[in-house]
Amino acid sequence: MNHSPNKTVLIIVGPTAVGKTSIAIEVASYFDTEIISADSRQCFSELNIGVARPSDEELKRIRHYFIASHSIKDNVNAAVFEKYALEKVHEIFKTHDVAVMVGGTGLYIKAFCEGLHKMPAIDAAIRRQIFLNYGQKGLEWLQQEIKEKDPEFYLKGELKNPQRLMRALEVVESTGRSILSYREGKPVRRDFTIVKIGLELPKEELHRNINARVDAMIKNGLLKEVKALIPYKDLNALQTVGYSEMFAYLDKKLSLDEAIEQIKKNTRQYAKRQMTWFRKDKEIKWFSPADLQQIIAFGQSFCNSIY
RNA sequence: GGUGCGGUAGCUCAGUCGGUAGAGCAAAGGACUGAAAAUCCUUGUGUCGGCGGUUCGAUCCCGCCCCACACCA
Repeated sequence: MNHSPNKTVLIIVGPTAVGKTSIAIEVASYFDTEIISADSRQCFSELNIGVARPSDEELKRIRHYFIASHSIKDNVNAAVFEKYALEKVHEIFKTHDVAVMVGGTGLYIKAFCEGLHKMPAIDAAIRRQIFLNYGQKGLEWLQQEIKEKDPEFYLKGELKNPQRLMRALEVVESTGRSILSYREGKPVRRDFTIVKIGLELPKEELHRNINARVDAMIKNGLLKEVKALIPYKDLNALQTVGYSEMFAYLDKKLSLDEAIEQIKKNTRQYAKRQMTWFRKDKEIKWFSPADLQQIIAFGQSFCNSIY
Protein backbone atom coordinates (compact mmCIF):
# COMPACT_ATOMS: atom_id res chain seq x y z
CA MET A 1 0.00 0.00 0.00
CA ASN A 2 2.97 2.34 0.15
CA HIS A 3 3.34 4.38 -2.97
CA SER A 4 6.25 6.48 -4.04
CA PRO A 5 5.59 10.18 -3.52
CA ASN A 6 5.19 10.79 -7.22
CA LYS A 7 1.75 9.18 -7.20
CA THR A 8 -0.79 11.98 -7.59
CA VAL A 9 -4.54 12.41 -7.32
CA LEU A 10 -5.94 15.39 -9.20
CA ILE A 11 -9.20 16.30 -7.46
CA ILE A 12 -11.63 18.43 -9.45
CA VAL A 13 -14.31 20.15 -7.37
CA GLY A 14 -16.96 22.83 -7.88
CA PRO A 15 -20.68 23.47 -7.74
CA THR A 16 -23.23 21.46 -9.66
CA ALA A 17 -23.60 22.29 -13.36
CA VAL A 18 -20.25 24.08 -13.56
CA GLY A 19 -18.91 21.53 -16.02
CA LYS A 20 -16.89 19.15 -13.85
CA THR A 21 -17.72 15.96 -15.73
CA SER A 22 -16.34 16.97 -19.09
CA ILE A 23 -13.24 18.64 -17.65
CA ALA A 24 -12.49 15.53 -15.61
CA ILE A 25 -12.79 13.38 -18.69
CA GLU A 26 -10.42 15.61 -20.66
CA VAL A 27 -7.93 15.64 -17.82
CA ALA A 28 -8.13 11.87 -17.31
CA SER A 29 -7.77 11.39 -21.02
CA TYR A 30 -4.66 13.59 -21.12
CA PHE A 31 -3.04 11.64 -18.28
CA ASP A 32 -4.36 8.37 -19.71
CA THR A 33 -5.91 7.37 -16.43
CA GLU A 34 -9.23 6.67 -14.67
CA ILE A 35 -11.76 8.65 -12.65
CA ILE A 36 -13.16 8.20 -9.16
CA SER A 37 -16.38 10.13 -8.73
CA ALA A 38 -16.96 11.88 -5.40
CA ASP A 39 -20.68 12.39 -5.73
CA SER A 40 -23.06 11.18 -3.06
CA ARG A 41 -25.90 10.58 -5.51
CA GLN A 42 -24.37 9.49 -8.83
CA CYS A 43 -23.15 6.34 -7.09
CA PHE A 44 -26.68 4.94 -7.09
CA SER A 45 -27.53 2.76 -10.07
CA GLU A 46 -31.23 3.67 -9.77
CA LEU A 47 -30.54 7.41 -10.22
CA ASN A 48 -29.47 8.65 -13.61
CA ILE A 49 -31.21 11.59 -15.28
CA GLY A 50 -31.95 13.48 -12.05
CA VAL A 51 -28.38 13.34 -10.79
CA ALA A 52 -26.78 14.19 -14.14
CA ARG A 53 -24.77 11.00 -14.32
CA PRO A 54 -22.10 11.05 -17.06
CA SER A 55 -23.42 9.72 -20.37
CA ASP A 56 -22.80 6.17 -21.55
CA GLU A 57 -20.36 7.51 -24.16
CA GLU A 58 -18.43 9.37 -21.48
CA LEU A 59 -18.36 6.32 -19.25
CA LYS A 60 -17.15 4.21 -22.14
CA ARG A 61 -14.37 6.66 -22.92
CA ILE A 62 -12.89 6.77 -19.41
CA ARG A 63 -13.36 4.21 -16.70
CA HIS A 64 -15.28 5.68 -13.73
CA TYR A 65 -15.59 4.36 -10.19
CA PHE A 66 -18.42 5.18 -7.76
CA ILE A 67 -20.82 5.77 -10.62
CA ALA A 68 -23.90 3.51 -10.48
CA SER A 69 -21.81 1.28 -8.25
CA HIS A 70 -24.28 1.03 -5.36
CA SER A 71 -28.00 0.67 -4.78
CA ILE A 72 -30.26 3.24 -3.13
CA LYS A 73 -31.03 0.44 -0.66
CA ASP A 74 -27.38 0.28 0.41
CA ASN A 75 -26.12 2.27 3.32
CA VAL A 76 -23.75 4.69 1.61
CA ASN A 77 -22.11 7.51 3.56
CA ALA A 78 -18.87 9.40 3.89
CA ALA A 79 -17.11 6.53 5.65
CA VAL A 80 -18.17 4.03 3.00
CA PHE A 81 -16.88 6.42 0.36
CA GLU A 82 -13.55 6.92 2.12
CA LYS A 83 -12.90 3.19 2.21
CA TYR A 84 -14.14 2.59 -1.33
CA ALA A 85 -12.20 5.47 -2.86
CA LEU A 86 -8.94 4.56 -1.10
CA GLU A 87 -9.25 1.02 -2.42
CA LYS A 88 -9.85 2.27 -5.93
CA VAL A 89 -6.98 4.80 -6.02
CA HIS A 90 -4.60 2.14 -4.89
CA GLU A 91 -5.91 -0.10 -7.61
CA ILE A 92 -5.42 2.66 -10.18
CA PHE A 93 -1.93 3.35 -8.86
CA LYS A 94 -0.88 -0.20 -9.65
CA THR A 95 -0.83 0.73 -13.30
CA HIS A 96 -0.89 4.57 -13.31
CA ASP A 97 0.93 7.41 -11.61
CA VAL A 98 -1.99 9.82 -11.74
CA ALA A 99 -5.64 9.35 -10.78
CA VAL A 100 -8.47 11.83 -11.22
CA MET A 101 -11.20 12.38 -8.66
CA VAL A 102 -14.18 14.59 -9.48
CA GLY A 103 -17.25 15.55 -7.54
CA GLY A 104 -19.24 18.07 -5.62
CA THR A 105 -19.67 16.31 -2.29
CA GLY A 106 -17.31 18.27 -0.07
CA LEU A 107 -17.51 15.97 2.93
CA TYR A 108 -16.67 12.89 0.85
CA ILE A 109 -13.63 14.63 -0.60
CA LYS A 110 -12.53 15.72 2.84
CA ALA A 111 -12.92 12.15 4.10
CA PHE A 112 -10.76 10.93 1.22
CA CYS A 113 -8.05 13.54 1.76
CA GLU A 114 -7.89 13.67 5.55
CA GLY A 115 -9.77 10.63 6.82
CA LEU A 116 -12.71 10.49 9.19
CA HIS A 117 -12.44 9.89 12.90
CA LYS A 118 -12.79 6.30 14.04
CA MET A 119 -16.39 5.95 15.12
CA PRO A 120 -18.12 3.05 16.87
CA ALA A 121 -20.57 0.85 15.01
CA ILE A 122 -24.18 1.63 15.83
CA ASP A 123 -26.82 -1.01 16.44
CA ALA A 124 -29.46 -0.66 13.74
CA ALA A 125 -32.23 -1.19 16.30
CA ILE A 126 -31.03 1.74 18.39
CA ARG A 127 -30.84 3.95 15.34
CA ARG A 128 -34.31 3.02 14.21
CA GLN A 129 -35.81 3.52 17.65
CA ILE A 130 -34.36 7.03 17.91
CA PHE A 131 -35.67 7.87 14.47
CA LEU A 132 -39.15 6.64 15.35
CA ASN A 133 -39.20 8.47 18.67
CA TYR A 134 -38.14 11.68 17.01
CA GLY A 135 -40.90 11.26 14.44
CA GLN A 136 -43.48 10.86 17.19
CA LYS A 137 -42.21 13.15 19.92
CA GLY A 138 -40.38 15.80 17.97
CA LEU A 139 -37.35 17.99 18.41
CA GLU A 140 -37.97 18.84 22.05
CA TRP A 141 -37.80 15.17 22.99
CA LEU A 142 -34.46 14.85 21.18
CA GLN A 143 -33.08 17.92 22.93
CA GLN A 144 -34.23 16.59 26.29
CA GLU A 145 -32.61 13.19 25.68
CA ILE A 146 -29.33 14.83 24.71
CA LYS A 147 -29.46 17.16 27.68
CA GLU A 148 -29.68 14.15 30.01
CA LYS A 149 -27.41 11.69 28.23
CA ASP A 150 -24.74 13.88 26.60
CA PRO A 151 -24.66 17.22 28.44
CA GLU A 152 -21.38 18.13 26.78
CA PHE A 153 -22.96 17.89 23.34
CA TYR A 154 -25.98 19.77 24.64
CA LEU A 155 -23.70 22.69 25.41
CA LYS A 156 -21.70 22.67 22.17
CA GLY A 157 -23.86 21.04 19.53
CA GLU A 158 -26.48 22.32 17.13
CA LEU A 159 -29.62 22.01 19.21
CA LYS A 160 -32.04 22.65 16.39
CA ASN A 161 -30.46 20.23 13.97
CA PRO A 162 -32.34 16.93 14.32
CA GLN A 163 -29.84 14.96 12.24
CA ARG A 164 -26.93 15.96 14.45
CA LEU A 165 -28.92 15.36 17.63
CA MET A 166 -30.02 11.91 16.51
CA ARG A 167 -26.46 11.03 15.60
CA ALA A 168 -25.13 12.19 18.95
CA LEU A 169 -27.88 10.30 20.74
CA GLU A 170 -27.27 7.00 18.95
CA VAL A 171 -23.59 7.22 19.84
CA VAL A 172 -24.12 7.78 23.57
CA GLU A 173 -26.83 5.16 23.71
CA SER A 174 -24.62 2.60 21.96
CA THR A 175 -21.39 3.28 23.80
CA GLY A 176 -22.10 5.35 26.86
CA ARG A 177 -19.62 7.92 25.55
CA SER A 178 -20.21 11.32 24.04
CA ILE A 179 -19.78 11.56 20.28
CA LEU A 180 -17.42 14.43 20.99
CA SER A 181 -14.97 12.04 22.66
CA TYR A 182 -14.55 10.22 19.34
CA ARG A 183 -13.77 13.38 17.42
CA GLU A 184 -10.21 13.65 18.51
CA GLY A 185 -7.11 13.02 16.52
CA LYS A 186 -5.51 14.81 13.61
CA PRO A 187 -6.16 14.45 9.92
CA VAL A 188 -4.32 11.50 8.41
CA ARG A 189 -1.56 11.93 5.85
CA ARG A 190 -2.08 10.05 2.61
CA ASP A 191 0.90 8.43 0.90
CA PHE A 192 0.20 10.20 -2.38
CA THR A 193 0.13 13.79 -3.54
CA ILE A 194 -3.23 15.55 -3.58
CA VAL A 195 -3.87 18.44 -5.96
CA LYS A 196 -7.18 20.27 -5.66
CA ILE A 197 -8.61 22.04 -8.69
CA GLY A 198 -11.74 24.18 -8.30
CA LEU A 199 -14.05 25.08 -11.17
CA GLU A 200 -15.99 28.31 -10.86
CA LEU A 201 -18.33 30.37 -13.04
CA PRO A 202 -19.97 33.77 -12.53
CA LYS A 203 -23.24 33.24 -10.68
CA GLU A 204 -25.46 34.30 -13.58
CA GLU A 205 -23.77 31.87 -15.91
CA LEU A 206 -23.98 29.03 -13.41
CA HIS A 207 -27.68 29.74 -12.96
CA ARG A 208 -28.21 29.64 -16.70
CA ASN A 209 -26.47 26.26 -16.79
CA ILE A 210 -28.64 25.00 -13.96
CA ASN A 211 -31.87 26.12 -15.60
CA ALA A 212 -30.89 24.59 -18.93
CA ARG A 213 -29.86 21.34 -17.28
CA VAL A 214 -33.13 21.03 -15.38
CA ASP A 215 -35.14 21.66 -18.55
CA ALA A 216 -33.08 18.99 -20.28
CA MET A 217 -33.70 16.53 -17.45
CA ILE A 218 -37.43 17.01 -17.85
CA LYS A 219 -37.18 16.55 -21.59
CA ASN A 220 -35.08 13.41 -21.12
CA GLY A 221 -37.64 11.70 -18.93
CA LEU A 222 -36.96 12.62 -15.32
CA LEU A 223 -40.63 12.11 -14.49
CA LYS A 224 -40.55 8.50 -15.68
CA GLU A 225 -37.39 7.84 -13.70
CA VAL A 226 -38.96 9.26 -10.55
CA LYS A 227 -42.24 7.36 -11.01
CA ALA A 228 -40.37 4.07 -10.91
CA LEU A 229 -38.85 5.08 -7.56
CA ILE A 230 -42.07 5.91 -5.71
CA PRO A 231 -41.83 2.79 -3.50
CA TYR A 232 -38.45 4.02 -2.25
CA LYS A 233 -39.24 7.70 -1.79
CA ASP A 234 -38.46 7.62 1.94
CA LEU A 235 -34.91 6.31 1.52
CA ASN A 236 -32.12 8.75 2.32
CA ALA A 237 -30.80 8.38 -1.22
CA LEU A 238 -34.02 9.92 -2.51
CA GLN A 239 -33.93 12.98 -0.31
CA THR A 240 -32.44 14.60 -3.36
CA VAL A 241 -33.06 17.68 -5.46
CA GLY A 242 -34.96 16.69 -8.57
CA TYR A 243 -36.62 13.71 -6.90
CA SER A 244 -38.30 15.29 -3.85
CA GLU A 245 -40.01 17.92 -6.00
CA MET A 246 -41.21 15.33 -8.51
CA PHE A 247 -42.62 13.21 -5.70
CA ALA A 248 -44.47 16.31 -4.51
CA TYR A 249 -45.87 16.74 -8.03
CA LEU A 250 -46.93 13.09 -8.16
CA ASP A 251 -48.62 13.59 -4.78
CA LYS A 252 -50.44 16.57 -6.33
CA LYS A 253 -48.85 18.96 -3.87
CA LEU A 254 -47.34 20.96 -6.74
CA SER A 255 -48.15 21.53 -10.38
CA LEU A 256 -45.55 20.30 -12.85
CA ASP A 257 -44.42 23.85 -13.58
CA GLU A 258 -44.11 24.57 -9.88
CA ALA A 259 -42.09 21.41 -9.35
CA ILE A 260 -39.72 22.38 -12.16
CA GLU A 261 -39.27 25.86 -10.71
CA GLN A 262 -38.60 24.33 -7.31
CA ILE A 263 -35.96 22.01 -8.75
CA LYS A 264 -34.20 24.98 -10.31
CA LYS A 265 -34.38 26.99 -7.11
CA ASN A 266 -33.25 24.10 -4.90
CA THR A 267 -30.39 23.36 -7.27
CA ARG A 268 -29.25 26.99 -7.03
CA GLN A 269 -29.32 26.76 -3.25
CA TYR A 270 -27.40 23.51 -3.38
CA ALA A 271 -24.75 25.06 -5.61
CA LYS A 272 -24.43 27.93 -3.16
CA ARG A 273 -23.88 25.53 -0.25
CA GLN A 274 -21.25 23.71 -2.25
CA MET A 275 -19.42 26.98 -2.88
CA THR A 276 -19.59 27.82 0.83
CA TRP A 277 -17.89 24.52 1.56
CA PHE A 278 -15.21 24.73 -1.13
CA ARG A 279 -14.39 28.42 -0.68
CA LYS A 280 -13.01 27.83 2.75
CA ASP A 281 -10.60 25.13 1.53
CA LYS A 282 -7.47 27.15 0.85
CA GLU A 283 -5.75 24.24 -0.91
CA ILE A 284 -8.05 24.62 -3.89
CA LYS A 285 -6.66 26.38 -6.94
CA TRP A 286 -9.52 27.94 -8.87
CA PHE A 287 -10.05 27.93 -12.65
CA SER A 288 -12.75 28.69 -15.17
CA PRO A 289 -14.01 25.53 -16.86
CA ALA A 290 -13.10 27.25 -20.12
CA ASP A 291 -9.40 27.05 -19.23
CA LEU A 292 -8.79 23.37 -19.89
CA GLN A 293 -5.21 23.94 -21.06
CA GLN A 294 -4.32 25.83 -17.90
CA ILE A 295 -5.92 23.16 -15.76
CA ILE A 296 -3.91 20.44 -17.47
CA ALA A 297 -0.72 22.47 -17.20
CA PHE A 298 -1.36 23.02 -13.52
CA GLY A 299 -1.96 19.32 -12.95
CA GLN A 300 1.09 18.41 -14.95
CA SER A 301 3.33 20.67 -12.88
CA PHE A 302 2.85 18.17 -10.05
CA CYS A 303 3.73 15.24 -12.25
CA ASN A 304 6.80 16.55 -14.08
CA SER A 305 9.01 13.67 -13.07
CA ILE A 306 6.78 11.41 -15.09
CA TYR A 307 5.52 13.39 -18.03
C1' G B 1 -70.74 54.00 -15.69
C1' G B 2 -72.29 52.00 -10.46
C1' U B 3 -71.16 49.02 -6.12
C1' G B 4 -67.80 46.12 -3.29
C1' C B 5 -62.80 44.54 -1.93
C1' G B 6 -57.88 45.53 -2.29
C1' G B 7 -52.99 48.47 -3.49
C1' U B 8 -47.47 47.66 2.85
C1' A B 9 -39.93 44.32 1.73
C1' G B 10 -38.20 40.89 -4.88
C1' C B 11 -43.21 37.57 -4.02
C1' U B 12 -47.64 36.22 -0.72
C1' C B 13 -49.67 38.75 3.07
C1' A B 14 -50.16 40.54 8.57
C1' G B 15 -50.35 45.05 11.37
C1' U B 16 -50.52 49.96 13.45
C1' C B 17 -57.96 51.76 18.48
C1' G B 18 -53.09 58.09 14.65
C1' G B 19 -46.61 58.30 17.51
C1' U B 20 -42.93 56.28 10.23
C1' A B 21 -44.01 48.61 10.43
C1' G B 22 -43.36 42.52 10.61
C1' A B 23 -44.02 37.13 9.22
C1' G B 24 -43.39 33.19 5.56
C1' C B 25 -40.99 32.46 0.98
C1' A B 26 -37.04 34.36 -2.14
C1' A B 27 -32.09 36.52 -1.77
C1' A B 28 -27.23 37.14 0.67
C1' G B 29 -23.62 35.22 4.13
C1' G B 30 -22.14 31.08 7.26
C1' A B 31 -21.71 26.07 9.60
C1' C B 32 -20.80 21.07 8.51
C1' U B 33 -16.94 13.92 10.59
C1' G B 34 -21.46 7.44 9.06
C1' A B 35 -28.50 11.08 5.77
C1' A B 36 -23.99 15.87 3.26
C1' A B 37 -28.01 17.04 -3.55
C1' A B 38 -29.03 16.10 3.66
C1' U B 39 -29.49 19.19 7.98
C1' C B 40 -28.86 23.67 10.59
C1' C B 41 -27.55 29.09 11.88
C1' U B 42 -27.42 34.56 10.87
C1' U B 43 -29.23 38.91 8.11
C1' G B 44 -35.71 42.52 7.21
C1' U B 45 -35.54 51.03 5.64
C1' G B 46 -39.59 49.55 2.70
C1' U B 47 -41.58 57.31 -1.02
C1' C B 48 -46.90 51.43 3.84
C1' G B 49 -50.32 53.52 -4.72
C1' G B 50 -50.41 59.34 -5.84
C1' C B 51 -51.99 64.34 -4.48
C1' G B 52 -54.42 67.22 -1.01
C1' G B 53 -57.11 67.87 3.94
C1' U B 54 -57.73 67.23 9.41
C1' U B 55 -53.89 66.81 13.36
C1' C B 56 -48.38 68.68 17.39
C1' G B 57 -47.87 64.20 14.38
C1' A B 58 -51.03 60.20 9.04
C1' U B 59 -49.15 54.21 6.34
C1' C B 60 -53.67 54.29 9.65
C1' C B 61 -59.10 59.21 9.64
C1' C B 62 -61.47 62.37 5.39
C1' G B 63 -61.65 63.93 -0.03
C1' C B 64 -60.15 63.39 -4.98
C1' C B 65 -57.28 60.62 -8.47
C1' C B 66 -54.63 56.23 -10.44
C1' C B 67 -54.20 50.79 -10.64
C1' A B 68 -56.01 45.53 -9.85
C1' C B 69 -59.88 42.10 -8.97
C1' A B 70 -65.15 40.76 -8.34
C1' C B 71 -70.14 41.70 -9.09
C1' C B 72 -74.11 44.86 -11.16
C1' A B 73 -75.48 47.63 -15.46
